[in-house]
Amino acid sequence: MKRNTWQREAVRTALTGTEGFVSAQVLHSHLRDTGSSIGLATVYRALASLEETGEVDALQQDGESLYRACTQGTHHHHLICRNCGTTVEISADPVEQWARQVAAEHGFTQANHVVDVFGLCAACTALAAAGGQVAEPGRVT
Amino acid sequence: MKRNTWQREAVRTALTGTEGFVSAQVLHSHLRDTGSSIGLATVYRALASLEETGEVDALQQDGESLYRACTQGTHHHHLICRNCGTTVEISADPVEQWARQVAAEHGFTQANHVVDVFGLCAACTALAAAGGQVAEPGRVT
DNA sequence: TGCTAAACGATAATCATTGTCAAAAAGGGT
DNA sequence: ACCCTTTTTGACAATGATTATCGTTTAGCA
Ligand SMILES: [Zn+2]
Ligand SMILES: [Zn+2]
Ligand SMILES: [Zn+2]
Ligand SMILES: [Zn+2]
Repeated sequence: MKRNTWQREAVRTALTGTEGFVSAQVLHSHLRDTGSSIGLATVYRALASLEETGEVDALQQDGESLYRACTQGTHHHHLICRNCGTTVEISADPVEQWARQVAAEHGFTQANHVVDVFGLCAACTALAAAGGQVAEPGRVT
Repeated sequence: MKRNTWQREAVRTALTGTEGFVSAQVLHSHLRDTGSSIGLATVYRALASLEETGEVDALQQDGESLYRACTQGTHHHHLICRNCGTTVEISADPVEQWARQVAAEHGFTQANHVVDVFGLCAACTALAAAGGQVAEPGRVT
């Protein structure tokens, strides 16, 4: 059976206390900085496990996995500031339907989808307008 | 200025002759198998360059970048068989609008989006039904 | 045909992630 | 509380994709 360790709980808590998406490495650093002695491999394992149970959401950016403890228990997507990481959870029923339909139309089954919107949040937009340095837009896929 | 080398052309050609998305490594193998002496680093460079110019599309799966020479010159998305790689290019105006609106509603600017649909194509669905082994559905993001 | 900056290619380096395995500890039963 | 079995941990090695290096090659041009 699955056991409850303080390590798993520490990861859960650390993630809940983080606004945006974070990498395993960064989360591990935060944990260490706050005095935890948790190992890096354990953070990876905990995140993978929490993702499986659906407790946390994951996405890939620049070839690395980022995790976030979302408040919505149901399926949803994300609007993410590519500069500061601020994340908004968004429902997208029209997109859900569209995805289902497009797959069906072409005879595809067991369809799932990856849908994320990246941009500059209001704050970072203002910052950029004031001459601040912000991340470049990535490629649209 | 940007130069035209047979290496870049070889990558372009190899990619055009490939139906689905392929990794740099796999493309390099194909090229070598067909007698080319092109180097791996060069394949990576050519793909990155071709992606910049918009000649090829890229997406990330399982932490690796996959590339494809798409026929549509305009912005579009993909329906991809997670088992055999068969890819269908799809226009998604409703999704484009939705993405724009959702970003605007939350004060986000310079928005772009990642939208991909994965599934099992008709052929692979039949194969699976016949007891064949196919890839598992990944996590939905 | 020469020049020069861009492109190559072999290989070393990087970096996130996973595998290994002995030691630690959670859970359940006594 | 104690013991036993099995899971989980953590330090570290290994992997695998991608990038950096750097001396050599070559495209584009006068
Ligand atoms: Zn921001
Ligand atoms: Zn969805
Ligand atoms: Zn298929
Ligand atoms: Zn689009």
